[in-house]
Amino acid sequence: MTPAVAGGAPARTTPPLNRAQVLAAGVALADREGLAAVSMRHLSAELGVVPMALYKHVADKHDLVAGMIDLVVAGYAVPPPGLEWREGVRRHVLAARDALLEHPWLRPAIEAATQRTPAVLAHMDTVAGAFAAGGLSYDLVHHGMHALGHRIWGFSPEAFSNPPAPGTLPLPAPSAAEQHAMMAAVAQQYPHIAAIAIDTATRHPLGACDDQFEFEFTLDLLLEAVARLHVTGWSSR
Amino acid sequence: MTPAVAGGAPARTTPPLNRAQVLAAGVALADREGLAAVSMRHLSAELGVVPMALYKHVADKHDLVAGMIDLVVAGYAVPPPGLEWREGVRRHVLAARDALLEHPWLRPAIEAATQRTPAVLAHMDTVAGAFAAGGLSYDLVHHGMHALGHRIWGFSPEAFSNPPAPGTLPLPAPSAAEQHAMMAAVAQQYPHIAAIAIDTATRHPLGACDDQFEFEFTLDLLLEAVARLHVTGWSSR
DNA sequence: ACCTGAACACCGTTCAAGT
DNA sequence: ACCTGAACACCGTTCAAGT
Repeated sequence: MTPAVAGGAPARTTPPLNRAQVLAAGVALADREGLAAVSMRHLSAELGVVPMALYKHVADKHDLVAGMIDLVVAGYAVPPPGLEWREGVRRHVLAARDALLEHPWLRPAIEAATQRTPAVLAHMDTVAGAFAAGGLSYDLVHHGMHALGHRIWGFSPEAFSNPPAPGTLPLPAPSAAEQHAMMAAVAQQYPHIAAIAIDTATRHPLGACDDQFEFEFTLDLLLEAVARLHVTGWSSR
Repeated sequence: MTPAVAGGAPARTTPPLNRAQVLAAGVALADREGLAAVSMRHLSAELGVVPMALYKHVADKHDLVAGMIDLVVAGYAVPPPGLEWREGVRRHVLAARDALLEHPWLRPAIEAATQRTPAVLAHMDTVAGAFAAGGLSYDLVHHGMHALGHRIWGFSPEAFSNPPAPGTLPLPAPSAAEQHAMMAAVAQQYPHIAAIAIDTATRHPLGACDDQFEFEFTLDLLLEAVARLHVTGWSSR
């Protein structure tokens, strides 16, 4: 076995790793052998390096998977601007679906993740913007996103209220000043998410997003739509 | 530390374990500490037994989790008979949701499982029956179930076509005789699933359930329903 | 700055043995 | 029939050390 560099570099035979390489290798490995095969040890072997070397580029296993998710989600295809709102939303959702079909591990990975990553939030904001482009109220945008639900992945409405798994320590509540700074930063980066949050807070001053309401809203929307097809004698093909 | 039995049973201090006890302990442990805490070693310690003892009652880890899923799904509340079909479906879905809220590990467990278990199939059949009670065509029942999608858990339409994870060996295709026997057994136990399968096979002789069609069917159903709310000036609260 | 080696506390599962 | 003990091939992550 000769080192990868042919010329004769003296001490360091291979260039040092970086985060992007580690994440890309993780994505490639997951594509090839599934998410379960992405262990620190297996991935490091793939990169010709000892397991602990990865910890220079990745905080821990969760950070590795979060980075892999973001790498893919940031690459979602973006439809051309100026589409009618329904077509715009449609294209965004189908673009996300394309990525999910290409990377079957992505959906379980996003579902298992406890924190939403920046690219995931950005996609959420983009889809909310596509709704808002049609002049829908942010109230309806909010519920519309909940209705699409897991169809938009990366973005999933559960981002708003994800019950922590048992055995997880609750994060310390941010102070008022921290909350203010956070809101300002979110409003800057994710204007549509901020608009929904403000609209929701105005409507329901107690703050909480009522999951039960969202669930029944979508359920009834779907049942009514199916019933409508039933009475019109709809048939596939 | 004295044995649990007080009276003075001579050799065997505790009654032998059985499958139901193991599964119930697994459910209790998952409820208390999350699915990740349910390891063969941890669960066996909980039962005061060596890890290998569990393998007398459970084939392996997958069988343990499948048994835990079935235990909960078989306990879904059943709405009273004779309801209008939409209300019937609604109650079944909300009963499943109640169980999911009570056992937060259930959804990830069902999602991660590769095989549908008997109780999950039975629930599916029950919901299909609730649709069919309204006189809907099995074509529409099929698409309606796909539209409800993950809202009915245990039951999820992906049961029809679950892409195997990479690295999983494909099961050998059943012979024609085996297929015939399987269909007969299914038709016996799950009449509504069988009716949908027959209807689908009649419509699409090539057999496959077109996931892309299902996805877009639901997507468009939802977008149209939201658009309808938009034009009527719908507002929450 | 980046990588290594040995170690720790975990996994699921096998096999042969005990009672 | 049911449970045990030792072993194997894995995990993620720590710490102190190398270059």
